[in-house]
Amino acid sequence: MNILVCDDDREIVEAIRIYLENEGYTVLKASDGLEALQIIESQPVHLIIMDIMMPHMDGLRATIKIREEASIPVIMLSAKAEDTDKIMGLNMGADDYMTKPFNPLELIARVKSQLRRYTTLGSLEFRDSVYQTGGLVIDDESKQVTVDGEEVRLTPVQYKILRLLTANAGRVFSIDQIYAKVWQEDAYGADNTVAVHIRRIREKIEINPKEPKYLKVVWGIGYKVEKL
Amino acid sequence: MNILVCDDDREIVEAIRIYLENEGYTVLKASDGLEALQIIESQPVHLIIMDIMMPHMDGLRATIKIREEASIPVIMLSAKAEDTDKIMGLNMGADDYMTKPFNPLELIARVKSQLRRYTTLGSLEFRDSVYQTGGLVIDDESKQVTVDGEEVRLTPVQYKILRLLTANAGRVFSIDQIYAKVWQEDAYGADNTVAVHIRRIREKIEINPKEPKYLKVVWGIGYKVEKL
DNA sequence: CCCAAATCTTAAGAAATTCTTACAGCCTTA
DNA sequence: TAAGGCTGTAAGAATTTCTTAAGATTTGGG
Repeated sequence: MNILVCDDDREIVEAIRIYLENEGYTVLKASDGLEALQIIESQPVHLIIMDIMMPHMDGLRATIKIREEASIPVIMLSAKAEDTDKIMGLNMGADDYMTKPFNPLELIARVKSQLRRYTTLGSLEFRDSVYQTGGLVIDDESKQVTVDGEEVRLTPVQYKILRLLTANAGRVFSIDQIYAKVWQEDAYGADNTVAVHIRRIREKIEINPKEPKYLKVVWGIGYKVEKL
Repeated sequence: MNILVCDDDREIVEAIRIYLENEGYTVLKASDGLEALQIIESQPVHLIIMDIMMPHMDGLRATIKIREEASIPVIMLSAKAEDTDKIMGLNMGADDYMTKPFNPLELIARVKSQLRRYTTLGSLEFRDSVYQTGGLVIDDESKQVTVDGEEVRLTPVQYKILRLLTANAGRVFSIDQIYAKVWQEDAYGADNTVAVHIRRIREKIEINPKEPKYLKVVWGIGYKVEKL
């Protein structure tokens, strides 16, 4: 389990690191929100402990960004004890918060609580580097996709969509959700943009695109990759 | 959204009720753990706020019981502020805790935070989970319905109706209620739209639609899915 | 056993969603 | 600069689902 600790105060980061590593977690460090985002994109992170007040990009805004891209549980740290701060953090997507100074045992308890919840519910996160369902295999490190051992060349957008669906095989994603996850949550395109990409992916990975084996549509709801 | 507030102090329950109802939640009340369990078994509860110290069955033991039977988020209330208590509560399955006295705004924030975890994007009526009664299983994540292990393909409306009835198995819903919940409309004319959908669902999930095993009619009242 | 009210059944047209194809703009690469 | 591939958009086709209506059937009370 990788836990990202994000705080500009190195002493606090170090203290937290010791407690977490004592419990067997792997600790990654970041000193501001931008750095945190970079780390999240480059390696699997299962939980984030984040300070609200930081230079460059503050913790709240970083949390929002993180929420847009992956649902990783976030525990916020706050130097202030004011309720308004707490509530803001929770409403903006944090799962829990603590005020500094905090009790180390309490920190551990909260981390465990969040991780238990997270593993129970299943995640949108890309925890492994290889995803598989039936004969469909996606190696996220080499960005290689194979169907029944045969390599398939996908374009970047196609790859992102298929990875999202395969990494969460069995789960249905609405067109809106796919759009939000694959593109930046900016403006909306034409309603059938995603449909066209789905069609193109099917042409490449399905034997018969009209009777898809992997990439299925759930009428009125969205698309999913079958869990095989 | 139904929230169960469980505390032996009636004043506190009443105070919490006011705050929650202000936010549009429906509040159910219980004065001890046993009562809480009874309520959970008799009607849908989406979140529980529970005091640790109570007569008959204390909050911690009640939480454990609840966790064994259903995964409903639990926010614990504690009169003591000691860390040991907090940690015990979290480790025993509570999702969050607060110490009395608490700030009402903080309570609301925590309630929302917990509910967000469990709700799907579409409707706020349901947690993202699996509903089952007898051989009928509905996986809300993959939107997959199976009867005796065999997959059944339902249309969006059919799925919504069956999910409503199965998620609240044993409870009878009038045609008006079904219409209101599924279509989100108050008005309901003199047509038999719901009846037609019921018929279609029966054709798919029942061996003999004329003698339904799951989807039964309660004459003059409405429909229900049998609790098996 | 009959009647009134409620539910069931069937089918067909209407409506909604997804699929398919084609094309133009853009970026990358040679 | 030209070629080739990627992406987003549009429009119509194809498919699936929803609603409505009318008649048949079932239920419970008298």
